[in-house]
Amino acid sequence: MSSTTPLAPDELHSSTGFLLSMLGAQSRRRFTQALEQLALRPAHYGALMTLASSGPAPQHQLARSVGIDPRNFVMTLDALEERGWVERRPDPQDRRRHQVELTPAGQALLSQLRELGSQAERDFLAPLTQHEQGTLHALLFKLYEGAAE
Amino acid sequence: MSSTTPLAPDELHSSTGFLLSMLGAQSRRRFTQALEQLALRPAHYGALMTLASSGPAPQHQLARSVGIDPRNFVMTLDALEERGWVERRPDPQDRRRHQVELTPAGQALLSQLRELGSQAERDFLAPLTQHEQGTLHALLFKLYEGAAE
DNA sequence: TATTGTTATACTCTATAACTATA
DNA sequence: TATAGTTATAGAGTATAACAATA
Repeated sequence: MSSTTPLAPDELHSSTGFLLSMLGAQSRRRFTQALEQLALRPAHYGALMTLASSGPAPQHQLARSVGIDPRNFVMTLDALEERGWVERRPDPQDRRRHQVELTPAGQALLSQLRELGSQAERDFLAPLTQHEQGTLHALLFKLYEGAAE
Repeated sequence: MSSTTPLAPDELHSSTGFLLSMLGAQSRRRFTQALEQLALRPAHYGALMTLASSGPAPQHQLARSVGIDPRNFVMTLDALEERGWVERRPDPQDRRRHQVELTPAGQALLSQLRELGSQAERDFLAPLTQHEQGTLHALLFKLYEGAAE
């Protein structure tokens, strides 16, 4: 057996959890590389895209939707605010809260982000047919919603 | 809209790459917790299970199969060797190589590992039917094999 | 008393660079 | 010149603890 023999499916690779963990990391790595051209990280992308969908929102809600601990989300928002893409505004209803919203510059960035994200996703999912991609997304979404964490 | 409204499927959550990344991290976290009772980390588990499937193998091949950089795999193997579960033996054919193999103590550990792994996986995949779990695994496996990295 | 946002800190995983010994 | 293994180190992501302001 030569050293370049492809690894046969073994016990580890028959684990769905292992495959999820590997592919999740790989997907994230690829996406991180694609975002480098805009000097952004996945957390930045997530915050901007969530704001685009949900409109202005308090920090903790944004953080939850992006899947980041609110404590680790502070510096992410700092960076976006420094670059003029989001603004934190005091919430008159609850003065503890900061309503975060996209600036016009942030809005203008969205189309680039969408193009970049969808291209990275197309590349990554290329080994699957269109139909398989749809099935995969539906299953992952069901799992994501059903997982209590 | 109250603040406890579940997040509607938005642009970010309609991305398969995002879901993969989130679920991969979540799967890994859950599995890490389950392994704590044996004072093991996922990398240790991966190495032992791969050895169980493949038999003795050089370090770099093991590392690749587990999905870990060979440089970061050294300390993982050190820990397993210290605890008496694997042995590094010089390869007479190529004296640069170390053949890694399970010790009898390592063999004896396998059934516990399998039970722990399959239970964690059952819990994590519980939101899906058996049939859906099978479909998901097949799609992930195809993607895993097809991804060039 | 609980929640929102913040800072500081530590730990794990991953990545980069440089080295040795062998091939 | 390339490969197998090793060591040291730095970075990003994530987690814990403690705090101020407000509810």
